[in-house]
Amino acid sequence: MRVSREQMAENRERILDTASTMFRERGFDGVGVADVMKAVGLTHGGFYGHFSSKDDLAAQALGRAFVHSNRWAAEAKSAEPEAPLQAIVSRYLSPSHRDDPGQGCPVAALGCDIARQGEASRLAATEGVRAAIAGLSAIEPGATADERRTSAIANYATLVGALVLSRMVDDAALSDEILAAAGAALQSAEA
Amino acid sequence: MRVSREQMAENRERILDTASTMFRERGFDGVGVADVMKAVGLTHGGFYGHFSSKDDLAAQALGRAFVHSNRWAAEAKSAEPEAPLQAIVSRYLSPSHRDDPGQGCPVAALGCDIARQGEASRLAATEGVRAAIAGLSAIEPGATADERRTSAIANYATLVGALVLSRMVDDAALSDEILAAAGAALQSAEA
DNA sequence: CTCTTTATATGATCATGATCATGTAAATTC
DNA sequence: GAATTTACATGATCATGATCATATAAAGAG
Repeated sequence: MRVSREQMAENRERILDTASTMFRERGFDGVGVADVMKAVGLTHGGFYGHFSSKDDLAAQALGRAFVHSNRWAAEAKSAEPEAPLQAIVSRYLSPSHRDDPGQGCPVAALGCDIARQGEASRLAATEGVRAAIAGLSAIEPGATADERRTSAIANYATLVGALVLSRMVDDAALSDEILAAAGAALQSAEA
Repeated sequence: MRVSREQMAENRERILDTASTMFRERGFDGVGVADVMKAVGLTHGGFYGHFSSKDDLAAQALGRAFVHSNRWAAEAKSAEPEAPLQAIVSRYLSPSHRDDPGQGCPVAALGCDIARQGEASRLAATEGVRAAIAGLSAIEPGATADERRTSAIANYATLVGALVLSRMVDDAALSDEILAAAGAALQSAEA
């Protein structure tokens, strides 16, 4: 049965948001088109009216995840204007972020998979990473713009790597230790 | 047709090594049992004489990848005893490592996927990470063992994150920049 | 050298999942 | 309000891939 134009637009948004979360939780290959549609409350048949393929969905959902992620960083930043970097670091390396990949950083959740995805997804990810680096560079201490950019990239890498390691490991104590160690190193680097 | 006991043992080794490489290159879901067997020069039928399931293979292949990876680090270390950490960092962040995931660090190649794998793979990865941290701690400067362990973990995270980001991004210049920035940050931290 | 065992090959099976075909009812259009 | 679209549902299709069943020839036991 047909639905109104705005209902359709809303459905499309829901599909994107849902897919964005599900992909981060289960990986691109762990989620089927039908799974996403079902989670949205629709059936698989209507999918190709919204997207041309699963890859198309993946790329757009990934783009959305990056937008949310970078918005999240901006919010952390403005919530504590005196220590924006500390705010981002401590939220990024929090157990709640580790335990909720579906709402978290797409790089930590899907980074290795993205490297093997099609061009559209790679491009969306590239833009997302560029934006993240720019956002971090803006709040990084350092004399020159180059210095700030270099440490922004290095800190970004540390955040991503620590989150990946902490999620990978099957030992809660080690996982917590990894988050704490990366956090400590990033704090002390702000000398 | 039957083969000798040693031939069989060698086949098993080849399956493990091949799978270890292929999984790192294409991800767990990107490689089928039949693909691995074919790459070894066998057919899919014999697979279950060697392993109880694909998951079983994945866990064992992952364990093997970690062993090789940690051995690789030890070699880099002993190749340049005056600056072991620098040796590891520069090899880890080299373009050749980035461009050859099949022979490289399993965390960077499969980290996000491992977090969603079964218990056996998670355990193998946990042991591998523990060993890597221990290895890095041993060459990390720092007054106390705690300090050395903390910076080992943070540096490990930086290496992993930088490699993941550099592989993800669809822009050669940005990819190189990420490797270089992480390398620079890790060098200057050795003050 | 014969008998038994077994590592692999060949060929199912069975489930999952992407994509397409068709129908229908509700929204738009006129 | 009738005619026309069209978003979605239902139900194929078709390929892929894990796993199992059976056959066979070569290895190892006696």
